[in-house]
Amino acid sequence: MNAAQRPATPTDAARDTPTRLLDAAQQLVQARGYNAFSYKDLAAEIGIRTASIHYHFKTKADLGAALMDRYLDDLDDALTTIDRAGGDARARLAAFVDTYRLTESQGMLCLCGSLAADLATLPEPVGQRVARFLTRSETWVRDTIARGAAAGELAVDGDPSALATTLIASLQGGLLLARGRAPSAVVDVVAGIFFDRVRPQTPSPSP
Amino acid sequence: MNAAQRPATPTDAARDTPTRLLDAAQQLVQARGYNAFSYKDLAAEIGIRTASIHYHFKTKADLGAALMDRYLDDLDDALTTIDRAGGDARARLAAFVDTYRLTESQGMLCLCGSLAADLATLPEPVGQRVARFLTRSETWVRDTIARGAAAGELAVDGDPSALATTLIASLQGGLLLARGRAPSAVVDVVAGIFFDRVRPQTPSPSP
DNA sequence: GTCTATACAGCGATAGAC
DNA sequence: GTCTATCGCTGTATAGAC
Repeated sequence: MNAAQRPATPTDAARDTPTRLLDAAQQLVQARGYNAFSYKDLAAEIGIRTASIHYHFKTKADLGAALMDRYLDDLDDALTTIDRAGGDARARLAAFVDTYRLTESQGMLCLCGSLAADLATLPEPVGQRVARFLTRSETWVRDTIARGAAAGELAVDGDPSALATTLIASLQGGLLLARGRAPSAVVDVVAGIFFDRVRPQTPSPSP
Repeated sequence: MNAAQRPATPTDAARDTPTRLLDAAQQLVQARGYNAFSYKDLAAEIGIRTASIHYHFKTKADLGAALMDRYLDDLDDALTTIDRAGGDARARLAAFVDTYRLTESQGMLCLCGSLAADLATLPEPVGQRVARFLTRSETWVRDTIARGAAAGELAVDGDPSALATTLIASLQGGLLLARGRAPSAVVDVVAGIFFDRVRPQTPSPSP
């Protein structure tokens, strides 16, 4: 769900300009926030002029919406890949948590978390997509917990919906706390607390 | 730890200009972020000109540092008040969680959480104070849990330090998720999950 | 598709009158 | 302590040549 995790990354020169713009913009938003990056930064990064960017993305709002559209697609791809890998519920949840580790190690926020912080100042279409990303993540975690419990794979201690909300909140908040700490320290910690409540089901000893 | 919770709030006109500036700036940062508010917004809010603001805070970096200094003092006051109120560990932790509820109901972030999102673009003195706030909060929660356990007030399920990090992360992240939801929904949820692991100690039945 | 040139609003900040 | 006036810079965005 991050640029670095996206499959099949061609060399810089091989990617087309819109893709290179989205990659650079995503990196900048995750590192600095929506209101702290400019077309000038973007232009410097990929080696064209600011006016040329407007040819690909007419306004900054359009660029922001395209960024979130791609990020939503990346989320869907990541969740589909996890579901198809065929592990049990706990392995799927662990794979989900793993997607946050690279982001933490780079001292960045989730694109969506960064934009959520700037929500009040975002163009409306961008804000809607941010909400959609959070809902979709939360729903997937909740359903994965609930299905794992129903399938007898998971001993769940608490309400799946509340656990899902808390996991997403603690991961997003964890990235906020992580900067200036040892890499992966915070994701590890909050994931540890989460997985204490979502344990592998011990097969009941046969009587 | 928010302006609205600060004791003894005089009427608007009675507060001096630096205080009114800090109040307005804090509200703007919590609602919109550090890079999305300007001296012009501030000037409009309190009815003076932007040039006059520079008399009280020479630069925006100075204003930001003063903002965090006051916020750190407010945190210390809040924690001292909680500690002096004399409740048990669980009541103290509940009082700490409560300080996040008003912020959530206003659709805002914690001042520190908002600034943490913009960390890479902050003047260094401001960033240092943000880190200090997070460390101080986490330390207090950790120590309150550990002391509660040592005093036999609390049955703690997990490592106090990990529980403290997770509580702060889930509260900060919770505020990020909360906008556009029912007030207090997210803080309630993450606090519920937390307090499941920090339970009142049941006195052991006498044998 | 990228360029130069430019428009125009916004920003933080300063000088100096009152 | 607040004002007017102004500076230099950066922001997004557009027009039109190539």
